[in-house]
Amino acid sequence: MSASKRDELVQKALQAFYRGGFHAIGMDRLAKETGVSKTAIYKHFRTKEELILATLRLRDEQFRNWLMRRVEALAPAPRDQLIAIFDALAEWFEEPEFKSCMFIKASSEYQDRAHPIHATAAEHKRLLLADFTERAKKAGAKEPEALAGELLIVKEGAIVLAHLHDSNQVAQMARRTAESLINASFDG
Amino acid sequence: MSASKRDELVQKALQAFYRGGFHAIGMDRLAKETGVSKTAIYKHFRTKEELILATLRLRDEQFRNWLMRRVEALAPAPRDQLIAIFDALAEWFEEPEFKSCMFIKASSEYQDRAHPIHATAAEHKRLLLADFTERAKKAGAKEPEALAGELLIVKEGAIVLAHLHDSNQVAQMARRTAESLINASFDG
DNA sequence: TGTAACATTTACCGATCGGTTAATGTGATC
DNA sequence: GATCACATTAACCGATCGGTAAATGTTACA
Repeated sequence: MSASKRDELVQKALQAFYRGGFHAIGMDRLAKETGVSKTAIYKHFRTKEELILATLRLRDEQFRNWLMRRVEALAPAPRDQLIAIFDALAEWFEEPEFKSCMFIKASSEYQDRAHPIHATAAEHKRLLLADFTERAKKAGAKEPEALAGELLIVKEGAIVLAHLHDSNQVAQMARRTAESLINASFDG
Repeated sequence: MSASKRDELVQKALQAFYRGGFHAIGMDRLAKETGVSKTAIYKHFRTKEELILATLRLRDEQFRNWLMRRVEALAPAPRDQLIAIFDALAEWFEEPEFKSCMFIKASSEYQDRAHPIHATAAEHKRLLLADFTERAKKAGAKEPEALAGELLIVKEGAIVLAHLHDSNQVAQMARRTAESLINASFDG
């Protein structure tokens, strides 16, 4: 199997897991949906868990890349970028395929902190927090670490609620919440 | 099976699903963990889905009851109660059994909005929002609906992150975020 | 054209899935 | 003590679980 074919497999597995859930999607169905036979899959991934970890690594890279690029395209100034995070989020919520966050779902299904899948989800959030912190510092926030933590909480809450309630309304509410927190972090 | 025995079954099933996940816990294992035979379970619940729904109804009632009582015990004044939500949350996070929110997990595993389990999770969050809104009104917030929506976002985000990162730190951060939002909603 | 290397398919493994059937207790009523 | 209603157990159903072995292409080079 070529490297590109392998990437394609991981990408398709990612979509299948995202849509269906990790436990709910079996390897037989995965083989059917990806068009790669089960034996061929197991040539490259020793277990289902390893395949899941590969999809999570891909998703982490894709999502953080997308968010950073989108944020920077929406606003040049660091302080505005902090708000633009929530404009990008709103765009994501409106995609028809949106079904919450892959890592929240992963941590829901693999709850043990010692489990590699759970740990990968935790790491994804840590990397987002680091990115937010960096931007808050550049923007000159009074307490950049604290502001970044607050914004991450708002982001995660918005994702959860966008998946359950009216996503448009939630996106607006999250943006307004972020604005309020950012303002508070610069004033006074 | 007596009514109390049935309640006990649902309570034990709730714990099993909460700890293990809905797809991951099979009916055989459920029978073993609850001490009620599979046949006896199916005498009272036509499908696994119905049993899950029963556990969610119980959890909804238990959680909202606990939160309201705890919040009222922690603070007499409505405005202080809005902050006390996050003190209660911090207590919850420190329980050794804490493993995120049952309804976030339910919506992670049952993603279709039309699915009864997903709908039940959405309803739980709606009821929480209604309670927050009521308190915000009593407290005299400028825009009670908006403030309640913001606080709910913070609550959900805090739960997700408390499950992934240091729960104590997240609880502190969430409380501080809530304070900032509440202050902003009364000032100006 | 023969053959070695690799990828893919088919069939299968024991275990478990959600759910059911038939047999076995068990307790109250007559 | 016989009988009837009910609760429980054990055994079983076809389907699917994660994972593997053996057979069957397919391709590249000699």
